[in-house]
Amino acid sequence: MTLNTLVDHSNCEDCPIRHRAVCARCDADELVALEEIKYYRSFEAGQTIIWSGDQMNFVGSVVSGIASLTQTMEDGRTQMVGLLLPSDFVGRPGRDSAPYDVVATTDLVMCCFRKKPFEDLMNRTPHIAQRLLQMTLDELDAAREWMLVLGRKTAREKIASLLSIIARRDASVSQKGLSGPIVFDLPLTREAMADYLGLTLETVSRQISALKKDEVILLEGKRHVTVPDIGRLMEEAGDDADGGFLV
Amino acid sequence: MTLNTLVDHSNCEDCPIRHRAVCARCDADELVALEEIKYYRSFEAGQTIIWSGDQMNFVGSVVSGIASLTQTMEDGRTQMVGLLLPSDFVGRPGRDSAPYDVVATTDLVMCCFRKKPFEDLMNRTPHIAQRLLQMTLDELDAAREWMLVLGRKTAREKIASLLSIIARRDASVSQKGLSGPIVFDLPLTREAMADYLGLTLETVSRQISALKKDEVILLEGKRHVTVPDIGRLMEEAGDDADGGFLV
DNA sequence: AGAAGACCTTGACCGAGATCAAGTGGACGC
DNA sequence: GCGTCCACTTGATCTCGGTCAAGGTCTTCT
Repeated sequence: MTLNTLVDHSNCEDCPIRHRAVCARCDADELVALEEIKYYRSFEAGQTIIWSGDQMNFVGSVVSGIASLTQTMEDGRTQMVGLLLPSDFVGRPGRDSAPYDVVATTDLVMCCFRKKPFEDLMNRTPHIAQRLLQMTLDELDAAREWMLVLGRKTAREKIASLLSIIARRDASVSQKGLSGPIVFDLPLTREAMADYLGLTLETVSRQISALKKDEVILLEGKRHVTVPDIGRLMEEAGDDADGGFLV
Repeated sequence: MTLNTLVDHSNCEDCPIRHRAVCARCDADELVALEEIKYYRSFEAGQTIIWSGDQMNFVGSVVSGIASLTQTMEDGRTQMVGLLLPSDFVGRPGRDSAPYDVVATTDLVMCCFRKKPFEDLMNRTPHIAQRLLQMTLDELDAAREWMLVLGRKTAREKIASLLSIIARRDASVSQKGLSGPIVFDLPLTREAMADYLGLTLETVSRQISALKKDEVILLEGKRHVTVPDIGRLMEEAGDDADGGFLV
């Protein structure tokens, strides 16, 4: 079932990421130009979308699903360096080999553009370049936020940080607000979480069990999480309930 | 001596960072426009340039010296999330409060622009926006490279990574190439290195002593470093002498 | 239904790096 | 010349998280 999931959102106006993706600021004309060069691709969970070092001949936006950016050392140690959610941009205008692996964490649909035509269009369309700059600056903030997590937080705080980010994003998507309990499914395996947090999967498992025992979270099965009090979770994360980033 | 170090590079053409900073792609006309709104500011080592959370009313480029971006948790744990070298850009068009402290690590000169006029100029001048996008993407790569260091490397590898980055940058500035020995002065205290690497200053000290004992580096005093073989150092860093990033 | 294979949990032990503490060496002011 | 301060070094000990190992649970395939 490699390609049979192909969706045809041929109409950008109805696109679920219309107002958040790289095209967010485009007007009707610009959208038409993008529409002419776009195409959709689907990937299965686990599939590698781009290999580190490869020639990248396309760029694009995540429409649905989750992808991860991963760096690997020769001896196999790996670190996830980014989590791509719907509307996030993949690829890099002006560079042609990829600096890290891009892997589909769940089944995934992307809205792609061949690189050259996209670059040309971007040079003619300030709205695209502006939006891309904005998105890149946001990603840079998120990456730096994550450096604090990796460099200075304890294992428990790391787990709480990750859960809190996912919980808040979910609350923002489902428009539920942060007052009541938040319920969601973990989109990552324990191993993927470990790779993201700079931990081992055993430590991830232990800390999740500990947070559950302390009733900071409730677990149903291995993936279904309820956060009764997001403030409490954020305290555990070491982010004193101020802000941080709503991805 | 707060302001008496004021330099007057009133002429952009002679500016040492002319070809690397945000203005790199500007033509003569655009340079004139920038020249009209720019001004220089000097900072002493240790001085905080921008406090996290503050209103930022200017942006600018580092002309000389080194600054660091730092995040701090309520209990005092701190993590450096960026190192700003000459030509690097400070500030964020389109956002008005700073997400982290910016501190002068050494004496520092910046070429500043008030934020509003700069944003206006940027909207009229694609060359500036393009260059800024490029620089931001490079910073994002560097941040992600650093996430691998923070998340997965041992203390020894972390130190070697930092030394290797500084050594290679120095070699590239002084045009010496990577074949012979590289000599430089550490621009950071042991504590600043610890904050950058997610370690304690004691561990930094111990690992530097260890690298010295193993003759990966030579030390004269506490700051003056000679790297006899950069390849060896990069092996110690876990970056098998391929590439990584030349900042 | 039973086997196989992901994915996850839990336990026992160990070690890298943190923490606590004492000491060194050079720069600077008096 | 001498005390003081700061950056750094070195040692002793402790602890968090890694490593190794055994089992559990759920899904899928036969």
